Amino acid sequence: MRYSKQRELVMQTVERLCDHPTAEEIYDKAAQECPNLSLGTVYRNLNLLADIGEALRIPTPDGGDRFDGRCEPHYHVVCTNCGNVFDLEMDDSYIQKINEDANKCFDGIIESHTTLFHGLCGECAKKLNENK
Amino acid sequence: MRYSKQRELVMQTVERLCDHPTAEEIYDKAAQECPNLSLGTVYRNLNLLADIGEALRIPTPDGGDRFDGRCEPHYHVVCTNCGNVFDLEMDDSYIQKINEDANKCFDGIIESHTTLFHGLCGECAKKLNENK
DNA sequence: GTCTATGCAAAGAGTTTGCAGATGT
DNA sequence: ACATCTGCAAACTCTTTGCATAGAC
Repeated sequence: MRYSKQRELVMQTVERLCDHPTAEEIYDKAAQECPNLSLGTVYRNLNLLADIGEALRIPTPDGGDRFDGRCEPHYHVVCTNCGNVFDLEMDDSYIQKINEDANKCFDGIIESHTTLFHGLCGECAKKLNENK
Repeated sequence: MRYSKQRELVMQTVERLCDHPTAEEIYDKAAQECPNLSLGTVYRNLNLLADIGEALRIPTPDGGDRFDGRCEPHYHVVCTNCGNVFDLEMDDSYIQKINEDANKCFDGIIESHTTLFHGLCGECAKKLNENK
């Protein structure tokens, strides 16, 4: 793999935006620094980074995938009210244990899992509570 | 909500196909019984059934969503080799406990979660082992 | 009779891809 | 020099939508 200014920029942008941006949001942000950047290049590099484990892809139920510069396994919560995605800090051993438990119930080999929690983020929970 | 032959058919088809079909696969199967059925109607009804909890939507990393007629919470495994999706039988209390644990780590309210395990199904694991 | 659901086809979102030219090594 | 990466635009996949008509109540 050869160095490219664009890939470097995409990587930095994913790491800098901590709110699990979509490909489009990454493109918008990165294009500010490299105006002739193209969306295709962003997609190509996001796929590349996800493949080599330098970024995490988060498939969401409504529309586009989101990306995360934190690449060690961790969980996410999607707020059913505002649609934003948040990190959920849970112990690494907890995550590992679920893989082990799952393996016991499955005829095959389980290597990993991705979990998306659904609920209300702190802010929306507060807001909805006030409006009652 | 008004009765329709098409919705009835879509519902039966999702229940009958136990291999987590895509909307297209449901359409193909159902169209055998109702030849002028349209794909748009299948999508409309799948969304409806998922909304009222009569079917489960499974977002997958590669392309289209899949659907499941079993609507109580349960987990799935996607085989990284053949791409098929399998049910994973784990205790209901286990699934509930994860929601509770997650709630302790999150500033907000977690109501549910969807988990997709990644690995090799029994058949692919066997096949790949033989080829070594 | 009224209101909802359908079929059809067109449009939409998100993503990938082919190609000619630019860039890294 | 050569291979890889880019920008651009077209194509592609999956899904939704507008509209006239058919069907449920």
